Amino acid sequence: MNSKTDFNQRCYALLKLIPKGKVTTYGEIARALNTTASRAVGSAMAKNRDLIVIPCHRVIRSDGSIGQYALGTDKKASLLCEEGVEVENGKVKHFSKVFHVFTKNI
DNA sequence: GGCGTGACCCCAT
DNA sequence: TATGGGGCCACGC
Repeated sequence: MNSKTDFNQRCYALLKLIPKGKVTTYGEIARALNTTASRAVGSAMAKNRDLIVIPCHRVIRSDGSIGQYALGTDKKASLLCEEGVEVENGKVKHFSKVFHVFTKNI
């Protein structure tokens, strides 16, 4: 049941599983999807027509950097801060602590 | 049906 | 420790 845009839907589904105050990385999502296409995940978010429905702002880079955001990195940082994630100089503090791991593989 | 792009990641220097 | 280069997959035209 691999729909053409099913890949994006899976990414969104995983994002929905992220609890408030937690974040994840593109690579982790890609691995959860059983693929190494971390870039594809970013591309999926970049197009994000479901930005309103999906909390894409909870997705950051594996380095702890916030990375990019359709509405701007500053906006993303503000959102994360509101979520309870400490952000400093465009990077997440205690990244390992707020990092959400997908135990369920798709 | 094929090419280029991208919100990245990993390795080497 | 920081910076640079290459490679990965999926999507859009």
